[in-house]
Amino acid sequence: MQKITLKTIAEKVKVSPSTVSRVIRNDRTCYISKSKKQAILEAVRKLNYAPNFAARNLALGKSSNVAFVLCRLCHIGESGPFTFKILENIQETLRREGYSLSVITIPHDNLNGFREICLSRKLYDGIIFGSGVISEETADIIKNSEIPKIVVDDNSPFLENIPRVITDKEEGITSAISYLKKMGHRKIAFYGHSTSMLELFRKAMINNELSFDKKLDFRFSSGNIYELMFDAYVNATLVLENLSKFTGVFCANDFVALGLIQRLTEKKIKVGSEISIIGFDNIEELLNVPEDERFLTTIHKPREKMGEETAELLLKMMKNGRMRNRAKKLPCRLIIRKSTGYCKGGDEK
Amino acid sequence: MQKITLKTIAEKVKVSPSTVSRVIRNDRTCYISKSKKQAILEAVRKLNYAPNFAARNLALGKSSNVAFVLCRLCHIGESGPFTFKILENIQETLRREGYSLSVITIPHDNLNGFREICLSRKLYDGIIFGSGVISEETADIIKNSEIPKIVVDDNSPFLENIPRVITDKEEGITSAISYLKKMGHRKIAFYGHSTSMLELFRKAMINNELSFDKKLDFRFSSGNIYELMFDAYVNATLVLENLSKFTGVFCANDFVALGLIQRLTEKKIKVGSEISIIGFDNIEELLNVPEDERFLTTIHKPREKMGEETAELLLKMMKNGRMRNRAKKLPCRLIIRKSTGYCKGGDEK
DNA sequence: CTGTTAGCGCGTTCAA
DNA sequence: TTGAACGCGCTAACAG
Repeated sequence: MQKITLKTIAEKVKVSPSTVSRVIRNDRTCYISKSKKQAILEAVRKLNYAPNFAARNLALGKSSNVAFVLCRLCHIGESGPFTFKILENIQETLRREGYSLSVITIPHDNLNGFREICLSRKLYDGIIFGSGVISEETADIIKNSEIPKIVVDDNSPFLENIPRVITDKEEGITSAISYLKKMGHRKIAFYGHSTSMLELFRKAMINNELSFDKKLDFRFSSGNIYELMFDAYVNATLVLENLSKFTGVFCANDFVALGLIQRLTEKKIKVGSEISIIGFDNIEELLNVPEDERFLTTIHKPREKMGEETAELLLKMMKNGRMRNRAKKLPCRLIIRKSTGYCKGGDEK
Repeated sequence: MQKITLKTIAEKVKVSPSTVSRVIRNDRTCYISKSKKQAILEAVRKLNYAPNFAARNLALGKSSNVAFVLCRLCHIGESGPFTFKILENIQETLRREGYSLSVITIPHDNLNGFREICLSRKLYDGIIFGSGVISEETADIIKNSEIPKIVVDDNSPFLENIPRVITDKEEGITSAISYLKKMGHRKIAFYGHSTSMLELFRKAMINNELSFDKKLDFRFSSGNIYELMFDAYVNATLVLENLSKFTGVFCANDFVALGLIQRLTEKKIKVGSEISIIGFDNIEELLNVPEDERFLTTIHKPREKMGEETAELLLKMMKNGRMRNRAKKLPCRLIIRKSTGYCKGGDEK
């Protein structure tokens, strides 16, 4: 089978390869006569021509390839649909600009390999770092590389000085607490497993001038995300035993909230009226629960937007060779559903 | 910053670029004098040289890129650590041969795009199809493409005639049932959500000349893998209410088994002595549970091996242009842990 | 054992 | 508005 190249098209239409190239690339700097342009596009379609990317990249001196780096591939599985929503949008945004995305891992037992493969070689035009625990040593390698890079949805201390796209969780949680306060709630408990979320909750309570009673915080340790909902269900006794002490519960994430709600419902406690529950992540949307069946009031993290922003910032950096923004913080959005309502036995405002 | 190319090295060592190329590629067809080889490798190291892949690919007429295709990226998240174990091994095997792997999705709203991007263009040298639901239309596109391709861990009816690497689940389950039978169990229930697993269980019972009592099968519908363990815990009443009817339970997968065990343990039923439970997937290993803490007797699916085999078969096909094996079926392995034991009140053998 | 040479297919001058 | 010519960096065939 004969290879279809620019030359093939050129010969067929009786123009030069460069003219064909200009048409293919939609080159704005020089105008091509309508008739030739039509003929070329026609031939391209007919012969099913597609450019050779290796040749194009060689000529342009780039790889048209971007790396998405994680510590372990499994990590992406553990964070479930979260990371994927971001990844999908990064991929799509890059694709539109002719870049492909490779998901790779940091080989913890071979940091030199990582250095060579990802950073010094021209295998990738840019690198995106996903969330995950990275060592200080790895971070040093990353920082010292010349390649355009960006961090998404992560707050590793070691990657501090690299441009990043993150969300304003504190503001999101503060608005959630503010909403509960407006609904008459004063005593709000934290239920979950994450110390970082607990800290954000504490700040949000302070931001709302509500007292943060440590006695209302429940924690448990969970090995992985798969067991989270389950753990929340099992540990719900912690909530049940203290029901008189609060009217609202802020859960570290939606899985935790769903597990808790299940247990409360079994105990005939009406979530939404007798007690208000807020989660974090808008997991019902990610899990494709039909819109009218979604129940949980939650804080939506703009993952699509994060993906797009990340890709766009990186594209700019790859074009200009300089970083634009130190950190782009995207707002979270409170989504009010049926798991919250007016506080019946609560304090007045 | 000056670009380091073959030529740079060649000039520095005072040899020709092709000699350098031969050393870099470790070309077995021609021997290079020790002294020159040493000098070249030394210079490569010092100047931190790395080959330009675009140039290499252009010269070789290939992309050195393989696609791993899924319907949606989220799918990989939903199947959790399962697919990743395979993916990691595919990636590693391909990497050793100089190929990189791109994880891509089938854009369900743009099949022509899929056709063009993945199949007719030379963007990928080969394609690996992961598990997931694909339409007949998509399958047709795939079948009609010239590109070397392989299916892994999937049994879509539409991709029937494409080479594949799968596991022999039936044989695995049969050996599990056989083991239970040897331990004195005669009445074994199926607990789970998957009709395909139920069918395999049925066959395995028949293979072991055990009667398959439909009354012992429990099912529930689950939206996604995250809720599976939880669902299994909640639905365990189905098992509890019928305890007298069986001595062993085969669970559709390990998450289901773990949820069930949790509930049984709460009810003071001793798993392993009073009742035997077998799962499927060896999830405790995937979740990095320490070896001595693993409890569940399960059927191990050789994911590492599947990844390697898949990559190796594809590499062969890319080299020879022909498919070698229609279907490679890898054996599963029964792993006996503490959740199973002798049947105390069971029939004699 | 090693160097010379001729492409791989495309983008981009520079002329016309 | 278009074409000719060169080069991107590498591999492979051929010649020594």
